[in-house]
Amino acid sequence: MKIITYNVNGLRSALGKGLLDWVAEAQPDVLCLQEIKAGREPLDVSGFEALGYHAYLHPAQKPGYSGVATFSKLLPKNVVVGCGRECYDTEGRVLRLDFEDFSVLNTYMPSGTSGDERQAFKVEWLHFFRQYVRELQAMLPGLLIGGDFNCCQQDIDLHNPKANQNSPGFTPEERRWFADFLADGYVDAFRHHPGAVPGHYSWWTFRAGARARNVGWRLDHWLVNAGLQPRISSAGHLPDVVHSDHCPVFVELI
Amino acid sequence: MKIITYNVNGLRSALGKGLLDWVAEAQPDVLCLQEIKAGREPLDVSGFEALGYHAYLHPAQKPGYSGVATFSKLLPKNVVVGCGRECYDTEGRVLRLDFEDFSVLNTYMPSGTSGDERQAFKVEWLHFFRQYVRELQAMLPGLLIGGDFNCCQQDIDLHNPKANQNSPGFTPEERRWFADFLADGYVDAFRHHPGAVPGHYSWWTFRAGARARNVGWRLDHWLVNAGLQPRISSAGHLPDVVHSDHCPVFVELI
DNA sequence: CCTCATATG
DNA sequence: CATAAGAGG
Repeated sequence: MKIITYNVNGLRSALGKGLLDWVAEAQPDVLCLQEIKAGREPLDVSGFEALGYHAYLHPAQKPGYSGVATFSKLLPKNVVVGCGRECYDTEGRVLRLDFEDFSVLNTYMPSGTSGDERQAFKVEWLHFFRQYVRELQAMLPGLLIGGDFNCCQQDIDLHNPKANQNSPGFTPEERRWFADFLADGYVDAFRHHPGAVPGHYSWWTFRAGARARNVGWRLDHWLVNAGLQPRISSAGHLPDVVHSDHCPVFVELI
Repeated sequence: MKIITYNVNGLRSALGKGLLDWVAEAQPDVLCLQEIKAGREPLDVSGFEALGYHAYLHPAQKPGYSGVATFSKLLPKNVVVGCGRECYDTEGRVLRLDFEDFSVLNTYMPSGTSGDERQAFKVEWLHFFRQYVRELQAMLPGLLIGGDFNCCQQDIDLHNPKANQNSPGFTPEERRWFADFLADGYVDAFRHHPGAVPGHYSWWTFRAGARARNVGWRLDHWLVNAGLQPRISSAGHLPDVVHSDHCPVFVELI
């Protein structure tokens, strides 16, 4: 069972760059996309359906902004769109699919790079999300949380930790949040396997050839609740897949 | 003496498509551009200066909108930016260069295609402009008015006159205005020479391959005051020059 | 350095 | 069907 998260930086743009050809080849069982940037018209998901996927969308209210989508080969037994808090749900940030013995929570966490106000909004979200997941976890047999977290925890998670001590995504507050979140009973699938390998990132700025020089950040994650940990057979990045400034990040379950 | 008017639909875009190479080859003595669409930063005119032109700009206040520019090999003895009426001058629509024995008035007339309000604004402009030119004409030895008039007069001036009886640019009101303007003592240089030849247009919509099928309108003109008429040696369009949805329109004076 | 929406043509 | 600004990243 292969489950992939991918911030596509505009689904229409990614489709134009051959996203569906890659999906057909990669054959994920569940595919979680972020930043679909749906417009006023509903997105065309017929290409995914033709590949055998059920499609679930949670666009933002604002056209061209944010939004998540999950595509699944298996029919989920339940789908939950949004988290029930309006200030987040208008931005299309969470979408949950419940299967028989686990759930996949697709999430696009706010970015703080556009200023203090959005960084504050992001930190509020992080605390909300942690509490929200604590409540979910009590109700669900197993939980995989995948998406663009817009933050990371350790020096090894970004190319230049020294220069980014106070950058949004790597502030002490966010790093502590990440550790606390894991302490609630989650493993970071990539650090579980392959482990503490440096130079594995999931996002690179478009500027200055950062991706070619692998000057990146590991912002996209699979956090898997401890009970499911024995079922993780592999996890990794697909940095050669290029439809976006992010790359796909996968986890495989037995 | 070759004088050219050209709606470039964004000067930066046109420069990117090789406008300067064409200027270097065409060697106009005076070049009137419309829809320069200047941004917040001043436009870079060094390429024109390197070709020996004096540069005069009248951008709109709103970034990326409207605006005219005139480039001249001869140093004008006087330059007048705008027409003195604020509602037009904020939109960068007129720029006059006075030479020894004639003046070149570069003008970008409003478009009415975006709705009734702008069509009404355009008609007000047309009446203002006619009166404005009457006053100028009394003060100037000779006058060439060139630019994107966003209107035309006769059935021969557009590919589909029947279907456009009430389209902005060919309303009865605008056609009458054009006839009245000429009656004030101007010749339409293109109708003076080559004359009543059909299928010569200066603008084609970007849609549906209109230019390839020559489904166009003659919206760009040189109107020359009657006293200068004997000096017109030729006039014409350059439809093979493609940096814009318009083509350059020239007049040559002896 | 990208994508997207919007204004304007 | 284009250009360009602007928001957001």
